[in-house]
Amino acid sequence: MAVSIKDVGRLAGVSVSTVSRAFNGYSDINPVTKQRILEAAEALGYSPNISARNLSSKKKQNIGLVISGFLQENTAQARNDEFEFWLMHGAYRCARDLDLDVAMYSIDSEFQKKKTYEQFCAERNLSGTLMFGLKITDDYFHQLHDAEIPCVTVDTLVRGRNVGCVTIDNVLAFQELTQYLFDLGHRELLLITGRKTAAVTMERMAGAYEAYLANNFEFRKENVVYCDFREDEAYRKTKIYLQKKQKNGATAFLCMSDMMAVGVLRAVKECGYRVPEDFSVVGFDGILLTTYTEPKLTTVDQQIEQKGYEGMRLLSRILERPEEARCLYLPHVLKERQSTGQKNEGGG
Amino acid sequence: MAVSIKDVGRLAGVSVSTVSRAFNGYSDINPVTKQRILEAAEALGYSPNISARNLSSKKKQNIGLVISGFLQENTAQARNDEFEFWLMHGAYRCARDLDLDVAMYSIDSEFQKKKTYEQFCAERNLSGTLMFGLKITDDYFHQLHDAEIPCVTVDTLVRGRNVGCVTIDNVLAFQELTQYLFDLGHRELLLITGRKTAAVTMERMAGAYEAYLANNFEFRKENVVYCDFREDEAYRKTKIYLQKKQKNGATAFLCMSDMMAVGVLRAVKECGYRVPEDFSVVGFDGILLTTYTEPKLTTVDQQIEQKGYEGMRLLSRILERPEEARCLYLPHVLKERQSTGQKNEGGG
DNA sequence: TTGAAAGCGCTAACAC
DNA sequence: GTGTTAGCGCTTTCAA
Repeated sequence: MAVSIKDVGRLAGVSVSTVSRAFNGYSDINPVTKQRILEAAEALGYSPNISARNLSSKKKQNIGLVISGFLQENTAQARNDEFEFWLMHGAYRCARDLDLDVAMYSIDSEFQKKKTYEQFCAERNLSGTLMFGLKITDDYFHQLHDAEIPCVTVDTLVRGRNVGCVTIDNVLAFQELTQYLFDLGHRELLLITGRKTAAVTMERMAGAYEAYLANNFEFRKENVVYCDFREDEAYRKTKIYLQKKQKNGATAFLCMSDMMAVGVLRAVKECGYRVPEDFSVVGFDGILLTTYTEPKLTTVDQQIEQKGYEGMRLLSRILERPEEARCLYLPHVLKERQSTGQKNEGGG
Repeated sequence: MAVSIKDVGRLAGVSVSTVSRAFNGYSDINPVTKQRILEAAEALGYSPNISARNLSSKKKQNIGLVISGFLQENTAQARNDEFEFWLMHGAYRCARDLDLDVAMYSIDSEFQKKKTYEQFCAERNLSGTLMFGLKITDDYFHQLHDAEIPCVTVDTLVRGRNVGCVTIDNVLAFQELTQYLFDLGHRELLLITGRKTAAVTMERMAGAYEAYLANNFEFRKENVVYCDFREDEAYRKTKIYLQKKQKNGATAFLCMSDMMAVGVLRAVKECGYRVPEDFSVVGFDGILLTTYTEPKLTTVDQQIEQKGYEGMRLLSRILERPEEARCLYLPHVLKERQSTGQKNEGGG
């Protein structure tokens, strides 16, 4: 049993309540007594028991940074790890600026079946959460709707009294990206999608569709390749596509993530084609890796770190005043680099 | 005030202790009663108060994943982010396999001056920690020595009753890497180091030195460039070096991190030289990025994810039996790729 | 300015 | 099998 408030009181010759006062910044205490208590505590190596404190007065604000699906795929090639990393980074940076105590937890879909969102929070004494990677098929997606404990979701739109969201306008961003390829003269695009259960996948799909509509081009189903945000899958499917169609199919690859664009790049090169001379490739996210590929990838920069930061900031506001709950649409930036070019006449 | 054990007891028509029994998997309880209690709890939306539980019986094991210096540099180019990411990944994966509850915290050197290690743990109810990124100049580095709460450090060797370490044999690994360059015929190497306060920097330096010694080559101080693990700094200093020495200096760049090797690669290319024809470049870590550079980087793979996993596993063993505290040296693998080649006769 | 005492919600003896 | 009760360490009235 560690040293408690009682021990400190005994050594300082005061009662427990006086010790408590000394430790909680109350003014109605003799500075001399306070000093004596602090010294006694120091000597004993005392530090307050957080459980006891929480039990008798639930003041402390604990914030949970909850990542859903962190361990989903465990091979390096498979993941868009940078994305999650910078989200965390932004969130922790904001927490430091605002002096909030945040703890990160990894949960998966299976875990969500065992514990409800509120139970999860209660057990960890969380007063609010910032949630990444929540899928629309996840249990918490539905539970959040009428949860008491505030939550801010990143990239998953959830309605709810105490829920806020930060995201970008995926529809608009993807429409712009598609239009960018059209403007370069490309008419047949191969759309490489993310996981179907991801909300962003559907939104970006809608954006592409709108661009087709606005240009009176035909959106053909056979030009959609369903993937999973993964590099290797995009690589594999692109290779199959190229071996079959060669230069008689799409002239540009429109990817819903940078990692997939990297996979496409790899496939195109391995098939003996050049980017952007033979094919254009665009990604989405704006991860660092896109500046190290050859050629450098054209992409939409989501400013991921900022997203994490703003998510945490929004949460802290909601924690203070629940009516602050809202959806924040952050800006995105098209980064035009070297993987895109005017459609080659020789191309299909 | 949320619903408590009392409310459940009242609704189920039993006493609080019976409810407690029902929730803690005791056998001496009537299955029928138990069922009734569980239903009452369900109806009331009850979930146990973790603080109260911790207060009356300190069973729950909470593990902290503590990252020191997570927010140190906040520009994307600057960081070796992948390294931290995969360490986290491995740690959380192990936690899932072992059914441990882990929470990640970000602390920096400044924070360590405000709270001692034991205070930090006490306030968060941590029974053990896995610590990344601890510098030898950090306060916790010293406090760990005689801390009561077990800790496993990654890549920082700390002696202490309740402290374990996981790392690789940095001296040996770097000696091998240096020898590999010697074997290719390189005689003059430029050593690009990490941050001086990082323990690994000194260890790898020693490894390089041993290789020089074993070959009876002269280790010259002017062939050491002190950097900070950062891509941009390595890039900058390499560029300066090349502009001055051109091909009359080192023929190979020996980097203490992959990110720096990537920066060197960029500098070499920008100066109009080819890798590996004009210069060889090697990195260290084995991050994913090294397989996407052109040419692919030769490096020492630390198997970072595994390191995180083993760190967590060691911690869980120490938590059960403190005498398990030890230092684990994990294997490393030299990945020979395309950024290294036989020393060109034309080279300096 | 300080102390006494009543809880906060739960667990774990100990009775029955 | 179940109830009674004494804490766990702390905060917070209420008195003094």
